[in-house]
Amino acid sequence: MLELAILGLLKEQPLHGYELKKRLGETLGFLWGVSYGSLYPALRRLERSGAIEIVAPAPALTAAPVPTGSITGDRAAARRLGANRIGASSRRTRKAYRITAAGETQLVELLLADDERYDDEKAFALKLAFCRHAPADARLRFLEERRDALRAELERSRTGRSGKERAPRTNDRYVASLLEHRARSTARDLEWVEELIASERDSAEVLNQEGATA
Amino acid sequence: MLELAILGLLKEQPLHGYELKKRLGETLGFLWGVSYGSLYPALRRLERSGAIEIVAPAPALTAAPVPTGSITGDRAAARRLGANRIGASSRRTRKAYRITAAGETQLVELLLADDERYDDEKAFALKLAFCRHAPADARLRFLEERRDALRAELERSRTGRSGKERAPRTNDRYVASLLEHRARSTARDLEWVEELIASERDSAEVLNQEGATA
DNA sequence: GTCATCATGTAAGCCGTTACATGATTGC
DNA sequence: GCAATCATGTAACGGCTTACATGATGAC
Repeated sequence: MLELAILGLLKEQPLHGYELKKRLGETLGFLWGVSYGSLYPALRRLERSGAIEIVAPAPALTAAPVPTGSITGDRAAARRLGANRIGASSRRTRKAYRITAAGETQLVELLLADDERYDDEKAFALKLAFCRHAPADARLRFLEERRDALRAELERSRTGRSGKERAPRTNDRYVASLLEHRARSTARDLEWVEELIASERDSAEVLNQEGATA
Repeated sequence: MLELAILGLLKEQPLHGYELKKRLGETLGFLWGVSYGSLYPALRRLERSGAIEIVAPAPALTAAPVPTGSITGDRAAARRLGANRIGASSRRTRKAYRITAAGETQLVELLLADDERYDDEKAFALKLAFCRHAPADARLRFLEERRDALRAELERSRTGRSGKERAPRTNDRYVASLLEHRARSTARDLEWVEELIASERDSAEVLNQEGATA
């Protein structure tokens, strides 16, 4: 999940770890709070696996004092880069990362993978926040899978648990209220996802028409 | 959280690990799926801390072939107990646990503790499922705390993030939809909790009147 | 006597956390 | 020169998971 978030943010623009954490905090803050202790190791893992790569610190400045195609260098390299102060950009110890082609492939895979082992709802929210980076058909499938999962869950909440057991066999009013509230929530989540799917299909149609007339 | 669930179930009746896992699965299955790998160590921890204790396997049978006040014995003891087949109850290797007075105290503490480090919503659901075991005033405070947290969250979702930043600064329609849906969900959660609080106050009133007339 | 189920446990691993350590840059 | 912030990292731990190992009991 962390890797998905990282790749999603890097898809938009190269960033270094510190900045990445800030963005994660401000745009996904309502469902995410990454710490350096997991962020930096994750960045290293992604770099080793080839999903991201280090770039020269100042991506916007086209002054390009040193083109620096691929720095595989470690900290020492970064320091050296800082030592000769040619570029207008400051901050020399930081390492900016850029997503690679392999990384973009992995991003789409992560969007479609159903993890288990991770909270369903959070995972969906996180993926949704980055699904614009996936091709339209993958996005549609992603939404439909969520819809199906919600339908199944709703069905389960109606018939009692897991097919075999009838009714949760509790007479506690708190549990009863909780169950009821959850069922309503699930129903609303389902409606929402169905709306997302509908508007997704509308967009697809528009694109198809454009393609046909072109 | 696991410990809360264990104590909550044991508050109703003594159970052994295997059965405990089944109950956890069938009554809390919609938000919980404990594995043996965490359950048994948790039971041992709780036993060592004195929150629960081992009891003779057959609690309902009053035949009482061996009164067995406090078995602190380990597996060997359990086996010996099985070796002399006096009792009508089968299944001799299993260890049934019962909650102690200290454990009941801890249960209430866990219901009121706000953990951080754990998903808010799940934690609340889990606590709600067992809050009937807490005294009425603690229960009310617990609900009010949740209400306040939801109010704060709703406020945050209206004014943009964390006070300082204005608006999540994203123009993506998926993120926008997500934000909107979450805000609606939070509002509904809040209404729900407020209803729970109201009905809690009603119950309290009834009790007070009964007390007054008595 | 063997198979399904009941029952308890250990080991390794995952995915994150907090706390700690270190250093560069900037503003004053 | 000193503090605040920017920036990167490591170590230890937490709480859970899966996979594995073991064995008793009951049904057939």
